[in-house]
Amino acid sequence: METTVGIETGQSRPAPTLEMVAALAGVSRATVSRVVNGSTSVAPELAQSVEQAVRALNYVPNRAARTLASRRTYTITLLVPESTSKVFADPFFATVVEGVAKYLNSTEYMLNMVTSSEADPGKTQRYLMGGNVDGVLVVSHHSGDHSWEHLNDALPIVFAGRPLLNASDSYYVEVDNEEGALAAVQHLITTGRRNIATIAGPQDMPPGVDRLAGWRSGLAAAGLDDALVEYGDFTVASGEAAMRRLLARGKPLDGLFAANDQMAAGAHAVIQEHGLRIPEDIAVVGFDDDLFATSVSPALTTVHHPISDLGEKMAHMLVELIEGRPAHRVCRLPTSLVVRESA
Amino acid sequence: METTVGIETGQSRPAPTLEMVAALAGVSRATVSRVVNGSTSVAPELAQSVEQAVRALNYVPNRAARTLASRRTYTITLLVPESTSKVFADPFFATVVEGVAKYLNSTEYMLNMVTSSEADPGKTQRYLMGGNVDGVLVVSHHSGDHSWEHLNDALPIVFAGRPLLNASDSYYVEVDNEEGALAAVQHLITTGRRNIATIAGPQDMPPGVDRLAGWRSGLAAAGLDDALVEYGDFTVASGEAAMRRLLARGKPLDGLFAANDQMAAGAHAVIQEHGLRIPEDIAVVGFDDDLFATSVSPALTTVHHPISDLGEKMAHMLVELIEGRPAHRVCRLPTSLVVRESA
DNA sequence: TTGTATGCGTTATCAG
DNA sequence: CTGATAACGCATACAA
Repeated sequence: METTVGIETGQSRPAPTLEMVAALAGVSRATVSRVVNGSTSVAPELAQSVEQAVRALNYVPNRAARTLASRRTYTITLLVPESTSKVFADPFFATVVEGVAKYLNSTEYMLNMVTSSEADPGKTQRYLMGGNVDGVLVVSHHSGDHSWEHLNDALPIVFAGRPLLNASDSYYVEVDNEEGALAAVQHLITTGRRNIATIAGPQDMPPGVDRLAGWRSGLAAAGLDDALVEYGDFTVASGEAAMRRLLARGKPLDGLFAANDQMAAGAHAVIQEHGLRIPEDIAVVGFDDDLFATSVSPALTTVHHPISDLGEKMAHMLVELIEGRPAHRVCRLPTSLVVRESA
Repeated sequence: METTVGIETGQSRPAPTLEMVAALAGVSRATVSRVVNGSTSVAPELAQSVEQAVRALNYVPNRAARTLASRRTYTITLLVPESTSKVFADPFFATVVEGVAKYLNSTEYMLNMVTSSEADPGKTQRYLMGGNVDGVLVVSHHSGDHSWEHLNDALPIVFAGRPLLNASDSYYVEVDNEEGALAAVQHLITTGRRNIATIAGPQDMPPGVDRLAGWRSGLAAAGLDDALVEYGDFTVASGEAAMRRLLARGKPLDGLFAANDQMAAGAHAVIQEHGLRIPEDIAVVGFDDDLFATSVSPALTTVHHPISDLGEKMAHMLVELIEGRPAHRVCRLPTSLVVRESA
């Protein structure tokens, strides 16, 4: 764009076509197509002149034509359950999108989001099955949405987190919840805690059960008791309630692992409200490393959940699938413990 | 989708085409195309049978083919200056996107975002000029990005907020900053304030100058003095600094209008730090009604900035432009005063 | 390795 | 008002 475009016609000239490039380079359209698509079987000299012509004309392939001819759309859709407004309000979604976009930027694929709760329920169905998309990313964590179910084998799908149904034959990427929880417990043990409780998540959600399992295995490895379990639903309020129940048991308690930061925040408040100090009296470790971790005082020691990486990995897997390359069915992302003041 | 898809071939059958619908309905492809696109000139009976066939086959037009034939992409892009990650972190962008998506859901258009700061600078250029898009929405508020400049008249463009350059021949939608500021000042006056200061925004940004103008006109209408002006750059820190300068003048001051909530929050802190009460000693009104408005105590009385509406309106205008319908060059959205505790 | 010819699913032009 | 038919820009068997 080193030349000014001026005011000329007011109508820009039509975009250069493959044919124009072919003419300029003195080859056939097929050859241009080959070099543009990186086919190896083309003479270096011809390739050169084609590339020159491409630059000279500032040629860029017409997406629609390419799609129509190749039956590939080069677009993948991110299927989310909530309404568009809620998606952007939810930092988890936003961060997943960020990761997806980051990876896709290095490819030819475009991303488009469709929220399945939109007006016409069948519309999403038809759109996805209508050959408008090469693959789909599903981020329907905790939601009754199953618009992807009928996709069956029509399209490659990658899930964010282990899906509740058909986990055994689905492609998905998840954080290593169990390992993360284990690390949290080990930290607690290492720092001298012996009576370690947990506020677990819902047991009908993979993260809920896996994090509880991690807590259990950590305790078992150290020969400690695993009786101090209360359940919450990942909300602050449920964390408060669970903490009250834990305290009400009247058993010794000097360490707490909450299955997510929101519940940890709730527990935080209750602990302090009871005149107990954190971490002196009760050390607490959360999970996720989200906004709640740093908004409480003392700041939460917690297990970092690499959400952006998760998005990146999902996109990567999906593209591999689309392009017919083999891909591992499940990708488990490592976590890391972030030590702050609470433990 | 009332029938189970089963395990059959593993490969779903090809999407139904216009031709198949035509065959089933016993008409020509052209006719099908007409009813699908809502052309009036088609016999009601034929239209009916076509519609039946469409439903029966669950037909959905192939986007690529339609685009190729009609030279229209049904895609609009949202051009943002920041990196993808920052976009999602910024509530303003997120909310604009929400509004845009909301409107677009009622149309056939798809939205795709391109962040101009991506890798190849010319890539965005080529993409936009390459006939891949019907129009663009620019949300480059306060940023040195001008990747849209070379778009010239190639594509319809709608800006978020009055653009600094070429404001006289650009299409844009903005909130009525002056009116909002005026309402803020009037509220202050109505509640008995007489010595009303302002912390204005940067004077090289439209919202900065318009909000200052609104404050001035409110004061003028009431015959009050407009000498108490200090400037900030819309950050909390600048609000604090400006408030200190205001207080240091030693003049009577019982009311403050800050050009945005962040600066108001900064002023808040300084006022209280000086042992002054809000609103008893100094009543303060902000602008934007964002997170900062409710995160300070006492909560901020402020001018609501309808960001989602702004996104909606932008999308609406752009679609009108694309479809060749006349559109007003500028759309000014009304604001509303949200009265909380600070004034 | 290169070119030729055909088809992708729609829209649009033009007769009828 | 309706139906042939020619683009639309590219990929890809197939032939050379």
